[in-house]
Amino acid sequence: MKPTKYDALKLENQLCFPLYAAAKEVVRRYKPFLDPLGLTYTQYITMMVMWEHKELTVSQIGEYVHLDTGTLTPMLKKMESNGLIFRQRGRKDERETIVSITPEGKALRKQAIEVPAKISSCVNLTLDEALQLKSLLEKIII
Amino acid sequence: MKPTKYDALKLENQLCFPLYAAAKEVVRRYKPFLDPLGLTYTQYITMMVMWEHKELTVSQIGEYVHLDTGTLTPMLKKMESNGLIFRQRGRKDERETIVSITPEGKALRKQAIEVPAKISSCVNLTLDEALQLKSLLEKIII
DNA sequence: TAAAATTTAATTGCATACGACTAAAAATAT
DNA sequence: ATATTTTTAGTCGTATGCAATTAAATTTTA
Repeated sequence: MKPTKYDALKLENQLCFPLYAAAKEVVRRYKPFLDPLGLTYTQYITMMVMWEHKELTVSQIGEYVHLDTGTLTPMLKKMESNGLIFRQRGRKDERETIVSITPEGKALRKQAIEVPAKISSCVNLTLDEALQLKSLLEKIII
Repeated sequence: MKPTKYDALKLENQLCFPLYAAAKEVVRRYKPFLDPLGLTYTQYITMMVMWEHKELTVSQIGEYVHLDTGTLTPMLKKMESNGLIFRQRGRKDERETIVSITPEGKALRKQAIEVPAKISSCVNLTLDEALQLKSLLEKIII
Protein backbone atom coordinates (compact mmCIF):
# COMPACT_ATOMS: atom_id res chain seq x y z
CA MET A 1 0.00 0.00 0.00
CA LYS A 2 1.33 3.41 -1.00
CA PRO A 3 1.83 5.65 2.06
CA THR A 4 0.09 9.02 1.99
CA LYS A 5 0.20 12.11 4.14
CA TYR A 6 -3.13 11.01 5.59
CA ASP A 7 -1.80 7.73 7.03
CA ALA A 8 -1.66 9.25 10.50
CA LEU A 9 -5.43 9.74 10.28
CA LYS A 10 -6.18 6.07 9.72
CA LEU A 11 -7.94 4.29 12.55
CA GLU A 12 -5.54 1.35 12.38
CA ASN A 13 -2.59 3.66 12.96
CA GLN A 14 -4.03 5.15 16.13
CA LEU A 15 -2.85 4.37 19.63
CA CYS A 16 -5.78 6.04 21.33
CA PHE A 17 -8.45 4.05 19.56
CA PRO A 18 -7.32 0.63 20.86
CA LEU A 19 -7.16 2.23 24.29
CA TYR A 20 -10.71 3.53 23.95
CA ALA A 21 -11.97 0.24 22.52
CA ALA A 22 -10.18 -1.93 25.11
CA ALA A 23 -11.56 0.11 28.00
CA LYS A 24 -15.11 -0.31 26.74
CA GLU A 25 -14.51 -4.00 26.09
CA VAL A 26 -13.29 -4.57 29.63
CA VAL A 27 -16.31 -2.81 31.15
CA ARG A 28 -18.49 -5.07 28.99
CA ARG A 29 -16.70 -8.15 30.33
CA TYR A 30 -17.30 -7.06 33.90
CA LYS A 31 -21.04 -6.86 33.34
CA PRO A 32 -21.91 -10.57 33.71
CA PHE A 33 -19.99 -10.69 37.00
CA LEU A 34 -21.32 -7.40 38.36
CA ASP A 35 -24.97 -7.83 37.37
CA PRO A 36 -25.55 -10.48 40.06
CA LEU A 37 -24.18 -8.01 42.64
CA GLY A 38 -26.50 -5.28 41.35
CA LEU A 39 -23.51 -3.06 40.54
CA THR A 40 -22.50 -1.19 37.41
CA TYR A 41 -18.77 -0.88 36.70
CA THR A 42 -18.67 2.70 37.95
CA GLN A 43 -20.51 1.72 41.12
CA TYR A 44 -18.09 -1.20 41.54
CA ILE A 45 -14.97 0.97 41.53
CA THR A 46 -16.73 3.36 43.90
CA MET A 47 -17.52 0.49 46.25
CA MET A 48 -13.85 -0.57 46.11
CA VAL A 49 -12.94 2.81 47.49
CA MET A 50 -15.69 2.70 50.10
CA TRP A 51 -14.65 -0.78 51.26
CA GLU A 52 -11.21 0.63 51.98
CA HIS A 53 -12.20 3.94 53.54
CA LYS A 54 -15.69 3.56 55.07
CA GLU A 55 -16.25 7.33 54.98
CA LEU A 56 -15.24 9.90 52.35
CA THR A 57 -16.45 13.20 50.92
CA VAL A 58 -17.80 13.29 47.39
CA SER A 59 -14.71 15.01 46.06
CA GLN A 60 -12.40 12.51 47.77
CA ILE A 61 -14.25 9.72 46.00
CA GLY A 62 -13.90 11.72 42.80
CA GLU A 63 -10.12 11.86 43.20
CA TYR A 64 -9.90 8.13 43.63
CA VAL A 65 -12.15 7.15 40.76
CA HIS A 66 -11.40 10.13 38.47
CA LEU A 67 -14.98 11.36 38.23
CA ASP A 68 -16.52 14.74 38.94
CA THR A 69 -19.63 15.67 40.89
CA GLY A 70 -21.74 15.81 37.74
CA THR A 71 -21.28 12.06 37.43
CA LEU A 72 -20.96 11.15 41.10
CA THR A 73 -23.90 12.95 42.70
CA PRO A 74 -26.62 11.15 40.72
CA MET A 75 -24.79 7.82 40.99
CA LEU A 76 -24.27 8.15 44.75
CA LYS A 77 -27.97 8.98 45.15
CA LYS A 78 -28.75 5.81 43.25
CA MET A 79 -26.37 3.78 45.43
CA GLU A 80 -27.96 5.33 48.50
CA SER A 81 -31.43 4.32 47.33
CA ASN A 82 -30.01 0.83 46.76
CA GLY A 83 -28.87 0.76 50.39
CA LEU A 84 -25.10 0.52 49.78
CA ILE A 85 -24.10 3.89 51.23
CA PHE A 86 -25.61 6.88 52.95
CA ARG A 87 -24.94 10.58 52.47
CA GLN A 88 -25.01 13.30 55.08
CA ARG A 89 -23.76 16.88 55.29
CA GLY A 90 -20.50 17.36 57.18
CA ARG A 91 -21.07 18.43 60.81
CA LYS A 92 -17.92 20.52 60.91
CA ASP A 93 -18.04 21.80 57.32
CA GLU A 94 -21.50 21.94 55.86
CA ARG A 95 -20.25 22.38 52.32
CA GLU A 96 -19.19 18.79 52.08
CA THR A 97 -21.30 15.67 51.81
CA ILE A 98 -19.93 12.72 53.74
CA VAL A 99 -20.52 9.37 52.08
CA SER A 100 -20.47 6.38 54.43
CA ILE A 101 -20.79 2.70 53.76
CA THR A 102 -23.81 0.81 55.17
CA PRO A 103 -23.74 -2.73 56.61
CA GLU A 104 -25.30 -3.94 53.34
CA GLY A 105 -22.53 -2.17 51.46
CA LYS A 106 -19.92 -3.85 53.65
CA ALA A 107 -21.57 -7.23 53.21
CA LEU A 108 -21.35 -6.96 49.43
CA ARG A 109 -17.57 -7.16 49.68
CA LYS A 110 -17.73 -10.88 50.43
CA GLN A 111 -19.54 -11.53 47.17
CA ALA A 112 -17.32 -9.16 45.21
CA ILE A 113 -14.19 -10.98 46.30
CA GLU A 114 -14.66 -13.43 43.42
CA VAL A 115 -14.78 -10.77 40.71
CA PRO A 116 -11.07 -9.92 40.17
CA ALA A 117 -10.08 -13.55 39.57
CA LYS A 118 -12.99 -14.07 37.17
CA ILE A 119 -12.00 -10.98 35.21
CA SER A 120 -8.32 -11.85 34.94
CA SER A 121 -9.25 -15.23 33.55
CA CYS A 122 -11.18 -13.61 30.70
CA VAL A 123 -8.64 -10.90 29.87
CA ASN A 124 -6.13 -12.65 27.66
CA LEU A 125 -2.91 -11.42 29.20
CA THR A 126 -0.15 -13.13 31.15
CA LEU A 127 0.68 -11.69 34.56
CA ASP A 128 3.78 -10.18 33.05
CA GLU A 129 1.90 -8.51 30.23
CA ALA A 130 -0.68 -7.18 32.66
CA LEU A 131 2.00 -5.54 34.80
CA GLN A 132 3.66 -4.09 31.73
CA LEU A 133 0.35 -2.73 30.47
CA LYS A 134 -0.46 -1.22 33.84
CA SER A 135 2.83 0.59 34.04
CA LEU A 136 2.42 1.99 30.52
CA LEU A 137 -1.11 3.17 31.29
CA GLU A 138 0.05 4.90 34.44
CA LYS A 139 2.46 6.96 32.37
CA ILE A 140 -0.52 8.31 30.46
CA ILE A 141 -2.57 9.17 33.51
CA ILE A 142 0.27 10.87 35.39
CA MET B 1 1.16 -3.30 55.11
CA LYS B 2 -0.31 -6.66 56.06
CA PRO B 3 -1.81 -8.42 53.03
CA THR B 4 -5.46 -9.49 53.34
CA LYS B 5 -7.76 -11.64 51.28
CA TYR B 6 -9.37 -8.42 50.07
CA ASP B 7 -6.22 -7.07 48.42
CA ALA B 8 -7.49 -8.08 45.00
CA LEU B 9 -10.41 -5.70 45.55
CA LYS B 10 -8.24 -2.63 46.05
CA LEU B 11 -8.39 -0.03 43.33
CA GLU B 12 -4.60 0.27 43.22
CA ASN B 13 -4.28 -3.43 42.46
CA GLN B 14 -6.59 -3.30 39.47
CA LEU B 15 -5.49 -3.48 35.87
CA CYS B 16 -8.85 -2.46 34.46
CA PHE B 17 -9.11 0.78 36.36
CA PRO B 18 -5.96 2.36 34.87
CA LEU B 19 -7.27 1.26 31.49
CA TYR B 20 -10.62 2.91 32.16
CA ALA B 21 -8.99 6.05 33.56
CA ALA B 22 -6.41 6.34 30.77
CA ALA B 23 -9.05 6.03 28.06
CA LYS B 24 -11.10 8.84 29.57
CA GLU B 25 -7.98 10.94 30.05
CA VAL B 26 -6.99 10.56 26.41
CA VAL B 27 -10.45 11.57 25.19
CA ARG B 28 -10.15 14.66 27.41
CA ARG B 29 -6.79 15.52 25.84
CA TYR B 30 -8.28 15.30 22.36
CA LYS B 31 -10.96 17.85 23.21
CA PRO B 32 -8.91 21.05 22.77
CA PHE B 33 -7.77 19.86 19.34
CA LEU B 34 -11.16 18.56 18.22
CA ASP B 35 -13.28 21.47 19.47
CA PRO B 36 -11.98 23.80 16.72
CA LEU B 37 -13.01 21.18 14.15
CA GLY B 38 -16.48 20.92 15.70
CA LEU B 39 -15.96 17.21 16.36
CA THR B 40 -16.37 15.07 19.46
CA TYR B 41 -13.98 12.16 19.90
CA THR B 42 -16.59 9.66 18.76
CA GLN B 43 -17.39 11.76 15.72
CA TYR B 44 -13.65 12.05 15.02
CA ILE B 45 -13.06 8.30 14.87
CA THR B 46 -16.19 7.98 12.74
CA MET B 47 -14.84 10.60 10.35
CA MET B 48 -11.54 8.70 10.17
CA VAL B 49 -13.47 5.74 8.86
CA MET B 50 -15.49 7.89 6.47
CA TRP B 51 -12.36 9.57 5.10
CA GLU B 52 -11.08 6.14 4.16
CA HIS B 53 -14.27 4.61 2.80
CA LYS B 54 -16.51 7.43 1.54
CA GLU B 55 -19.61 5.22 1.81
CA LEU B 56 -20.56 2.63 4.44
CA THR B 57 -23.65 1.17 6.08
CA VAL B 58 -24.36 1.98 9.71
CA SER B 59 -23.36 -1.49 10.86
CA GLN B 60 -20.11 -1.37 8.88
CA ILE B 61 -19.22 1.85 10.68
CA GLY B 62 -20.17 0.12 13.92
CA GLU B 63 -17.71 -2.69 13.24
CA TYR B 64 -14.90 -0.25 12.65
CA VAL B 65 -15.50 1.98 15.65
CA HIS B 66 -16.94 -0.70 17.98
CA LEU B 67 -20.27 1.03 18.55
CA ASP B 68 -23.83 -0.17 18.08
CA THR B 69 -26.78 1.50 16.42
CA GLY B 70 -28.10 2.84 19.71
CA THR B 71 -25.05 5.08 19.84
CA LEU B 72 -24.47 5.56 16.14
CA THR B 73 -27.92 6.47 14.84
CA PRO B 74 -28.33 9.64 16.95
CA MET B 75 -24.71 10.62 16.38
CA LEU B 76 -24.90 10.12 12.63
CA LYS B 77 -28.05 12.24 12.54
CA LYS B 78 -26.16 14.95 14.38
CA MET B 79 -23.25 14.69 11.96
CA GLU B 80 -25.71 14.87 9.08
CA SER B 81 -27.27 18.03 10.48
CA ASN B 82 -23.72 19.41 10.80
CA GLY B 83 -23.17 18.73 7.10
CA LEU B 84 -20.37 16.16 7.40
CA ILE B 85 -22.23 13.16 6.03
CA PHE B 86 -25.56 12.21 4.55
CA ARG B 87 -27.71 9.18 5.12
CA GLN B 88 -29.95 7.41 2.64
CA ARG B 89 -31.67 4.05 2.48
CA GLY B 90 -29.92 1.41 0.36
CA ARG B 91 -31.33 1.24 -3.20
CA LYS B 92 -30.73 -2.50 -3.48
CA ASP B 93 -31.48 -3.40 0.15
CA GLU B 94 -33.82 -1.01 1.87
CA ARG B 95 -33.03 -2.35 5.32
CA GLU B 96 -29.66 -0.68 5.35
CA THR B 97 -28.83 2.99 5.68
CA ILE B 98 -25.93 4.11 3.54
CA VAL B 99 -23.79 6.80 5.10
CA SER B 100 -21.79 8.91 2.65
CA ILE B 101 -19.29 11.67 3.21
CA THR B 102 -20.10 15.20 1.96
CA PRO B 103 -17.62 17.63 0.39
CA GLU B 104 -17.56 19.50 3.73
CA GLY B 105 -16.78 16.22 5.46
CA LYS B 106 -13.96 15.56 3.02
CA ALA B 107 -12.61 19.08 3.44
CA LEU B 108 -12.36 18.62 7.20
CA ARG B 109 -9.64 16.04 6.67
CA LYS B 110 -7.13 18.74 5.80
CA GLN B 111 -7.63 20.40 9.17
CA ALA B 112 -7.67 17.11 11.03
CA ILE B 113 -4.29 16.14 9.63
CA GLU B 114 -2.61 18.10 12.44
CA VAL B 115 -4.41 16.26 15.25
CA PRO B 116 -2.43 12.99 15.53
CA ALA B 117 0.91 14.75 15.94
CA LYS B 118 -0.53 17.14 18.52
CA ILE B 119 -1.91 14.23 20.52
CA SER B 120 1.26 12.17 20.48
CA SER B 121 3.17 15.15 21.82
CA CYS B 122 0.89 15.32 24.85
CA VAL B 123 0.77 11.60 25.58
CA ASN B 124 3.93 10.93 27.54
CA LEU B 125 5.16 7.81 25.81
CA THR B 126 8.14 7.05 23.64
CA LEU B 127 7.41 5.56 20.22
CA ASP B 128 8.58 2.22 21.54
CA GLU B 129 6.30 2.35 24.55
CA ALA B 130 3.37 3.37 22.37
CA LEU B 131 3.88 0.37 20.07
CA GLN B 132 4.21 -1.94 23.06
CA LEU B 133 1.05 -0.52 24.60
CA LYS B 134 -0.84 -0.87 21.36
CA SER B 135 0.10 -4.50 20.97
CA LEU B 136 -0.93 -5.27 24.56
CA LEU B 137 -4.28 -3.52 24.09
CA GLU B 138 -4.96 -5.46 20.92
CA LYS B 139 -4.63 -8.69 22.89
CA ILE B 140 -7.51 -7.53 25.05
CA ILE B 141 -9.77 -6.57 22.19
CA ILE B 142 -9.14 -9.80 20.26
C1' DT C 1 -44.93 -19.38 -3.12
C1' DA C 2 -46.26 -18.63 1.67
C1' DA C 3 -44.52 -18.91 6.32
C1' DA C 4 -40.65 -18.58 9.28
C1' DA C 5 -36.26 -16.96 10.32
C1' DT C 6 -32.78 -13.58 9.79
C1' DT C 7 -30.88 -9.17 9.02
C1' DT C 8 -30.72 -4.25 9.49
C1' DA C 9 -31.73 0.26 11.65
C1' DA C 10 -34.20 2.76 14.67
C1' DT C 11 -36.13 3.51 19.21
C1' DT C 12 -36.37 3.38 24.17
C1' DG C 13 -34.67 3.26 28.78
C1' DC C 14 -31.03 3.45 31.88
C1' DA C 15 -26.37 4.75 33.24
C1' DT C 16 -22.51 7.22 32.63
C1' DA C 17 -19.31 11.40 31.50
C1' DC C 18 -18.19 16.13 31.66
C1' DG C 19 -18.33 21.30 31.12
C1' DA C 20 -20.65 25.26 32.72
C1' DC C 21 -23.25 27.22 36.02
C1' DT C 22 -25.43 27.94 40.69
C1' DA C 23 -25.70 28.21 45.60
C1' DA C 24 -24.12 27.79 50.05
C1' DA C 25 -20.54 27.71 53.35
C1' DA C 26 -15.92 28.64 54.82
C1' DA C 27 -11.58 30.96 54.45
C1' DT C 28 -9.12 35.06 53.44
C1' DA C 29 -8.27 39.85 52.87
C1' DT C 30 -8.95 44.55 53.83
C1' DA D 1 -16.25 42.97 60.99
C1' DT D 2 -17.39 43.01 56.40
C1' DA D 3 -16.41 42.14 51.65
C1' DT D 4 -14.16 39.09 48.57
C1' DT D 5 -12.48 34.83 47.23
C1' DT D 6 -12.35 30.01 47.40
C1' DT D 7 -14.18 25.58 48.15
C1' DT D 8 -17.67 22.13 47.76
C1' DA D 9 -21.83 19.88 45.95
C1' DG D 10 -25.53 19.99 43.17
C1' DT D 11 -27.94 20.98 38.71
C1' DC D 12 -28.45 21.26 33.82
C1' DG D 13 -27.45 20.39 29.06
C1' DT D 14 -25.19 17.67 25.70
C1' DA D 15 -23.03 13.45 24.21
C1' DT D 16 -22.10 8.92 24.64
C1' DG D 17 -22.78 3.70 25.52
C1' DC D 18 -25.41 -0.41 25.50
C1' DA D 19 -29.23 -3.89 26.20
C1' DA D 20 -33.69 -4.83 24.78
C1' DT D 21 -37.38 -4.10 21.83
C1' DT D 22 -39.60 -2.87 17.52
C1' DA D 23 -40.34 -2.58 12.63
C1' DA D 24 -39.37 -3.29 8.06
C1' DA D 25 -37.11 -5.74 4.42
C1' DT D 26 -34.81 -9.79 2.83
C1' DT D 27 -33.58 -14.56 2.84
C1' DT D 28 -34.45 -19.21 3.85
C1' DT D 29 -37.34 -23.05 4.43
C1' DA D 30 -41.07 -26.06 4.01
